[in-house]
Amino acid sequence: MLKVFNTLTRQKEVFTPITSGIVNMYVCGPTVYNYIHIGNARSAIAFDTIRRYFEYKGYHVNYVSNFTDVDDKMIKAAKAANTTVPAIAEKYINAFMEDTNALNIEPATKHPRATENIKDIIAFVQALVAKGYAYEAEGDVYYRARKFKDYGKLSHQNIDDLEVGASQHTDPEEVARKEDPIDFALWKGAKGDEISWDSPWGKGRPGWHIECSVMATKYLGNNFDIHGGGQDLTFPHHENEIAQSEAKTGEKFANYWLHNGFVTVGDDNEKMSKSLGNFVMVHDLLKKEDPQVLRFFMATTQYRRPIQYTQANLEDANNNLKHLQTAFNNLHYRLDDAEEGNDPKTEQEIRQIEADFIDAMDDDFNVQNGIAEVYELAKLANVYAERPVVFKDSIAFILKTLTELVNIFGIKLKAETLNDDGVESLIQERIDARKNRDFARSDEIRAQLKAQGIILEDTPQGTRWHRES
RNA sequence: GGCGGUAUAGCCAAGUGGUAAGGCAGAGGUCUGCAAAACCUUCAUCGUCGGUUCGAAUCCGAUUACCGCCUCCA
Repeated sequence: MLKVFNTLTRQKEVFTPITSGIVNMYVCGPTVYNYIHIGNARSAIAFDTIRRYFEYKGYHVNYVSNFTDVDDKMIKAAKAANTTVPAIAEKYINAFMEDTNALNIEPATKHPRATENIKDIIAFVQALVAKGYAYEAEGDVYYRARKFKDYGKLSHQNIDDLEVGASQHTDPEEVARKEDPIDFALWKGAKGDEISWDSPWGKGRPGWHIECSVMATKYLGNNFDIHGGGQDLTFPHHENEIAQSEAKTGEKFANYWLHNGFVTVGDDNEKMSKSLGNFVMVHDLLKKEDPQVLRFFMATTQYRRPIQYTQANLEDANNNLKHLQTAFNNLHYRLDDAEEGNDPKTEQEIRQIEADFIDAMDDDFNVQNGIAEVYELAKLANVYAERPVVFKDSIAFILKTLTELVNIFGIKLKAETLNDDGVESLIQERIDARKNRDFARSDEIRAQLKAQGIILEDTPQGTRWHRES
C-alpha cells in the first residue's frame, strides 16, 4: 500500500486516488524570467520521480505543471533586457524544456501558462468577488483571507500569529490598499504601460496565486489527487490556492499536498535562492557535468529531505551510477555465450528484490531504501555474470528489472555499442602477444589504448573494452 | 514573536522500543602474468544532559547547534 506524507495532516496517509487507476497531479512550475536553478530542477526531478513510480505501479498520471509567465519579476526582466514579457517567457520556457529534457524529466501532460488563461482567471476572480471573498481597491482585487474560515490549515498557521512583513518583501503601498495586511492580491492594476489585460477592474494582470487555482481546477477538476511544490510554497502560495479554490468551488481542492525539500549550497548549508545570489543554474552546470549524474544525485535523495549540493556528493553519485552501469555491462556481455533457458532460483531472488524495492518506495517514496535494493540487484547481476554457465532468459530478466527500476529514477542504462576496427585489431594483437607471454607488448598496447580513453578488461570469456567515463 | 525541519562513521544516508540497512572513500583478501571489473572481509553506539523501561538512535523532559517559512522563492 502506497503511503504519502500529506502536509495537510502532517502524516503519512494511504494514497487512494479519486478515480481508481488514475492520478491527477498538479505541480507548481517556475516563473520563467531566467534559467532554472538546481532548486527548480530538484523539484521537477522529485515530482518526475514520483510520477514515474506511479506509472511503474500501473497508474495513468495526468501531470499538470504551470509556467508563471507574467508577474513583477517577468516585467523587471523584460525591462532589463530591453524586450517584452512574452519574449522573455518564450526564451526561458524553451530553456526550461531543454534543461529538463537533458535531465530526463518527462514533459508534463499539460504545461499551461498564466497568460493563456486570463479569461478563466478573470471569471474566477469575479466569482470570488460575487461571493464576498474578494474586493476591489484602486484597480487591484484582494482576497479577504479572514473570511475563509480554514485559512492556515495547510501551513498550520494561526492568522493572528503571523508577523506581517517578517519576510521583508512586502510592498507598503500595497498593504495600505488592503482591508487587512493578510489579504493577498488576486488581480493587480497595471502601472504605466506595463503588460496588461482588460478586466472589470480596469487594465491589469493576475496575482501570483490565482493562476494555479484556475489552471489546476480547469485541467484536473475542482477536486484532484495531488498538489506538489517546493516547501517554501506551502505558505503563502499553497495556502492561498486552497483559500481561493475552496471558497469558489465549495469543494475540497487537492487531497494530498506534497512538498519537496530544498537544495542547499556551500559549506554554510544556506538555502539557495535567486535573491541570495548563490544559485547554480542548471544551464551552466550541464556544460560541465553529466546530466545523468545530476539526475541520479537528486533523484536518489528522498523528496522531502534537503539536498546538499557539493562537488563531493556529486562525485559520490557519479561513482554509484558507474557501478550500476558496470553491472549492466558485465551481465550484458554474457549474452554472447549464454545458454538457452533460465534459472528459476535466480529469478526468484530478483522478484524478491523487486518486492522489497516496492515496499521501500511505497513508504512515501523512500528512495534511499529503494536504491539500496537496486544495489542489491546490481550485486546479483555481477555475481551471476561471473558464473561459468549462464542462461539467456535469466540475464534478460535481470537486465529488464534493473532497467525498469533505474528508469524510475530517470536513469537509462544502455549497452554500449562499440565499433572501432583500429581498437579491435590492437586487441587482437594483444591477445596474440599474451598467448606468447609477451607481456611487455601486451601492456604496451593496453597503455596505448588507455591513453585514448579505452579501458581493457581480461575476463574468462575474453577481452572486453569500454570507454573511460 | 508564531510555525516547521534537521542533528547517526571521513562523506552521503536507512532505521520510530529489542540491541546500528545500503552506498562512496579507506584497509585487508580472492581472482588476474600484471591490471581492470567483480566478489569477500573490515570500519560507528546514534548532538548534549536527565528520565521511563528488563531493554532506547528510537518514548518523555530539558538543552545546544544549524536550516527554513510568516506574501520574491522549488
